[in-house]
Amino acid sequence: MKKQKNSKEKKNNGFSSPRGMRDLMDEEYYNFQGFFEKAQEICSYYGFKPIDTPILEHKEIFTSGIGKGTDIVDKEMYTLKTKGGDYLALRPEHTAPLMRAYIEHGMQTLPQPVMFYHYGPVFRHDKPQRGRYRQFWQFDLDALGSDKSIMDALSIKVGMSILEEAGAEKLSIDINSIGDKECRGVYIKELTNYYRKHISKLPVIDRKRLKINPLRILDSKEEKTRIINEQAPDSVSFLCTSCKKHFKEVLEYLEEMEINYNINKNLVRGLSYYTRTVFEVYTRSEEEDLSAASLNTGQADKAPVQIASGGRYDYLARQIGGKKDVPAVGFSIGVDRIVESSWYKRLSPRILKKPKIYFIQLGPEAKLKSLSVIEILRKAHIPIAQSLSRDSLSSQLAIAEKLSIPHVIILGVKEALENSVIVRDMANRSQDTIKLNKLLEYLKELNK
RNA sequence: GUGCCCGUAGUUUAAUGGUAAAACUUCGGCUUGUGGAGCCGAUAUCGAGAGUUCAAUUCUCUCCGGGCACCCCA
Repeated sequence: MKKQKNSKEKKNNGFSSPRGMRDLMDEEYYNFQGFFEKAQEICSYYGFKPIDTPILEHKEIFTSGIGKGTDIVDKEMYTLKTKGGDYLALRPEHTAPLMRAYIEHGMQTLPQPVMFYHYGPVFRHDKPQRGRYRQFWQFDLDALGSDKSIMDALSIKVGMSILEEAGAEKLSIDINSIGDKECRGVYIKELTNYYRKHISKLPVIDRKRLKINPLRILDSKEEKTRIINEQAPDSVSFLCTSCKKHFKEVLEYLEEMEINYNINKNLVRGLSYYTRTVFEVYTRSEEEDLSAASLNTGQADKAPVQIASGGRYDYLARQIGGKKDVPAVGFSIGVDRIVESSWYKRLSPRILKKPKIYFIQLGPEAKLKSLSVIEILRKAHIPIAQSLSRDSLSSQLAIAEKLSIPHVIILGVKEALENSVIVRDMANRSQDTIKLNKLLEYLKELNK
């Protein structure tokens, strides 16, 4: 262990980002930022409020919240010991920290439900692939403090709207209900019994799962298990009266909102805090699938990409140490997978303004004054582009041309001395000399 | 975590058992008060380390990183 660590440091000289973690910049950064702005706008409209929690939490928040027996906790969590001796973990998801914040700040006393949106990097020590990173971004929206089915529906609706606004096509949502403490226990017992009967045919992995988390056997990819699963008892038929009603209502809301869903009886989710409603959202892009398929195996479609998921987690509060249960439901979106998709709309952040003026300076006297002239334009909210490091007029004009900016301002030595600038129309190559104190007025006219 | 493929300038690619070629980009120089210009020049410890060899970027191994399929998930 120690040996490896040393050789690692030596070998890459520390000159690369850690595996599965990358630098976001320029276009890609804006793609993320644009998405977050749009998602926030939609959430705000529906009454969700912002919250930002620490990237590190006490480890127990996750071990007891998400639960042992889940891959996230058992294999994928980044943990560390502080100098004070506490065990912290980089958050592998947003839900448990959000619930911790709710309890810590006594939000039970606020009008319920309390609705939050929450986004930022999360960390899982998984083997990286495209669309799967060790540091990735999730956008979550959650309604805490209500067990009403309309909150499930609202969360799903808002989440789906965000995905649609981002350009997602062919969305499909798989949904299921795994019951509450009344019926879930009965169901798990029944399911366990069923698997015990067939234990001789179960693969080793699934025998292990039977001990730790039998629900997970349901979405096993093992061929043998799949066959056994066909006859397995399904959670929906074990739902108690209130859970049945709740699930039925959720589905009614979805129908009313014309959200296509597919009831997937094997859908149980990898996190053990879920109760009642669970769902996963998939999308596929046929172009990507076709090209990738023909290049590699020549086989048909790749698996559809899961871009969002969530569900209800009515008992999470108590699992992480709350005194009372807090019924809650949430929807979480994998932002990296959206931003990388061919269908992504490349939502542009609001701070990015398309420049209508290109600023050119010529000669040392002009360069000296250029920053103050630009500051005048900035304060007047006129977006410009410039390349102050350039000296030659033609190269600056060339850049303006390249960026297809309609007008340029030229500040030469002569103009600098006379407190004026030249405004040139790139389309017809006409230009006017304008006094600096008249400049804003002149530009205003131009934009009419 | 398992299996397979991959790794040459910032990018895309080339060649080779004798320390690497080109295009584009970038930067610098010359020229240049008016439209993507031109010319000159610079930039690679061939992902890292070890081994085989007189000699390795080229062969072998390990590691690092990327991709694909599992696992799992967003």
